Amino acid sequence: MKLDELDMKILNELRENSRLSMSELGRRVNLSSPSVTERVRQMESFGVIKKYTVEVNYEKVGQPIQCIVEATVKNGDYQGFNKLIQRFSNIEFCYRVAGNACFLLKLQFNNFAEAEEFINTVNPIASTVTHFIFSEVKTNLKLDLT
Amino acid sequence: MKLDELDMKILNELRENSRLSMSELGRRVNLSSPSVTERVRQMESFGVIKKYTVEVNYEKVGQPIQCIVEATVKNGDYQGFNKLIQRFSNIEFCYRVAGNACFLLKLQFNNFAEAEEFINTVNPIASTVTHFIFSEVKTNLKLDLT
DNA sequence: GTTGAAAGACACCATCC
DNA sequence: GGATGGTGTCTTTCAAC
Repeated sequence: MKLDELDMKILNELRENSRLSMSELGRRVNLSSPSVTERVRQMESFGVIKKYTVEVNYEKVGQPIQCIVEATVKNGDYQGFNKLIQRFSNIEFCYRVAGNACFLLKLQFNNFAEAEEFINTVNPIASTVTHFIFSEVKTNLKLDLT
Repeated sequence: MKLDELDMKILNELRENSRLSMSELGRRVNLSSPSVTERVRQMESFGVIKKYTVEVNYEKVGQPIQCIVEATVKNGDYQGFNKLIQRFSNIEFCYRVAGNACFLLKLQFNNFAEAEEFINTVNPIASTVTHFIFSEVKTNLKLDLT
């Protein structure tokens, strides 16, 4: 699927507010509502749009402890690591990466005890470096056509 | 603001699909639509809900190069670093963290040349460790009441 | 927090450019 | 590819409870 500038505009609008109606979305990108609808449907079915979701303030939701963990799997037991982390529901992301570490994860916890518990659970399989998050410096993001 | 189990249910539903109508949302959590609407409005105004947004597949959008960068600022010039990264629009997040590094950032690029350019721009102010992302292992996330 | 009613907006379709 | 107009449905919003 080839995206044009209009698709990018649509994505940027939806990224700012995914609850826009198709007609309002059309107004913002100067397109009729049937046209926007079709473009959006296309991007959904091609997987360009993965999910409509919500950004939550974890502190206000009772999970004030956030951290990013570098995990280096021992003895190349990637399967075991994969399996292990599946049971946690407080993982925002887990990426397989190049570099010293094998995986980078972001997690939320209700308190430090929970964080410790997680690390203890993982450590038999992977060594970890934990970066607790102090604050969010920047999060904006715009898509451009190259 | 004190959240109860119903609020959590609502958040989890919206996190899975932020485009649900209030009436449909009400159906799913067994609440009338006026009640859901009020709860959602509350969570919006208290900042529990930060933003309704969309998850995009960066590869399909023409930004196949993703990485997480650890940045360690030289000479404690945090202001300079902050200012520097503001001009980039391809930063998904930037956290101030504890640990060896000062900041952790996630970025998207159209190609390696752009990634190199970013690193070159940052290096006078901060040393960096770059982890290119191979794949996304896990991303689900549910909120629970403690 | 619920129900019910009224107004409005929306999505959808067919048609046409 | 995109726009327009009409129709039916769903939603929102308000009132009263």
